[in-house]
Amino acid sequence: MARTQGSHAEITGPRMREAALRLFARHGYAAVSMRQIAAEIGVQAGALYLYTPDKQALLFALMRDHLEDLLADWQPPDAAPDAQLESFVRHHIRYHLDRPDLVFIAYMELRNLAPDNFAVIARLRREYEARLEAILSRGADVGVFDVADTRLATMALIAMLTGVTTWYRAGGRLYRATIEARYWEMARRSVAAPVPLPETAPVAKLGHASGGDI
Amino acid sequence: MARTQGSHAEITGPRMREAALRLFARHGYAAVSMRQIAAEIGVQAGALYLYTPDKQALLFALMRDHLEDLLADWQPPDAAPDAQLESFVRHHIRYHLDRPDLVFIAYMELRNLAPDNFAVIARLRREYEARLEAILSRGADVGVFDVADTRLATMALIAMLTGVTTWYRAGGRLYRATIEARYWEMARRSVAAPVPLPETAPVAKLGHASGGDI
DNA sequence: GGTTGAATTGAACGCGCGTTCAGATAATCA
DNA sequence: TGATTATCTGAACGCGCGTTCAATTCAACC
Repeated sequence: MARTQGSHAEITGPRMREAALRLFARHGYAAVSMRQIAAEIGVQAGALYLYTPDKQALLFALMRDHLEDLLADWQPPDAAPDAQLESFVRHHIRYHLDRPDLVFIAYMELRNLAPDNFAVIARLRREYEARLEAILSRGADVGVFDVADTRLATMALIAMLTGVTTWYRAGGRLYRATIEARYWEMARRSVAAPVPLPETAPVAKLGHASGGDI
Repeated sequence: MARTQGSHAEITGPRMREAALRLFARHGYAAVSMRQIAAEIGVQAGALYLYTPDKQALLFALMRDHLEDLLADWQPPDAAPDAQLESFVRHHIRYHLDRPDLVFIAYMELRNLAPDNFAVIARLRREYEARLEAILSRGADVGVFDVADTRLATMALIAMLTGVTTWYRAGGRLYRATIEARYWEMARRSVAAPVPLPETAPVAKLGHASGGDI
């Protein structure tokens, strides 16, 4: 027997990616075989090669698409830095809670990328980080944020926010909206400039780090 | 040829663990073979089995020893909550910068642990988290911290602090002492209660979450 | 209803895996 | 010096890996 009834290319391709995503997230890229992915969708291993040139390309496509989606899904609103930061934080939490498997592999499987693929993914990640850093940098210039080092603060905030995926479970103790609010509160306070005393005008800060290599 | 000149058990055992640690951290547990570890220390694969019953036990021992060290290395000082938090944060950063590979595998390779081993490691991790949560909880009771949810704040802080290992490179732009200070500053502000106005006495807060499952 | 072509099977390729073990070697001790 | 023992080699075991490909099946179209 070969092609089974009702099979279609438009179905097998996406199903392969879904199965690969789930299995990679659960067991890790190196620990998952093409035969396992194939079995998950009721197909022989050879059939997968109609939809991906090889296993590495399958991983790369998942990560690249995820990061491109992430970048396409959010643009800084035309607003003050603190409003921009709130938008960034809330979007980050929401987006990550929606796609735990993608987020997971996107930073767990970096070391399993071939060098060329790694370069592409690393560039996309830096692009995302740069957006947050730009917000912090502008807020520091204006005086609403007080960050001694914008690059460090960027990395600290992203790590804090992304960490939500390590403990969140759907149907757990906290509502997603609550989680979002709590993280925003912590993020805000960690970089907010102390409120100026009523009679004192805010002072613009100068000379903070501008975000070179860390 | 068999046993080569000058070889000793007291040397091969530790060297095996060092090589395994380095290789696991770089390429991942599943992607590293016993033959690679053996080659790294100039020995045949079979010889490794004098020092570990199997590959899984090698990973488990690395993770367990790391976490037990981490727990043994720090006890909360007998001090006010904010001083305890500073001690925790500074120790965490210092400890993690000193052992990047151990830290890395200790939370990247969790899924490659056999169920029994995973249970042990998870318990040790929860023990560590509980120490930070206790500090936050006490600080909230006393009124020096303002955390809406201690468990969430615990996870957020640990994620933020541990993230330092993802970008820190020895000899980089920032001194370790500077990094430590910056992270402490952000951590402190993210949970600190707003300074009370001079004429107002601090109000003890009640009813915050006490740290059940999240 | 026959032809075409996309979709899939199933077997095969060479290879490296974790682990075992009999045998070889070198240090140690009597 | 000779016997003993800790240490290691080298070969082997069965197995599953990623990938290829001729053969086969089925849907679609003429």
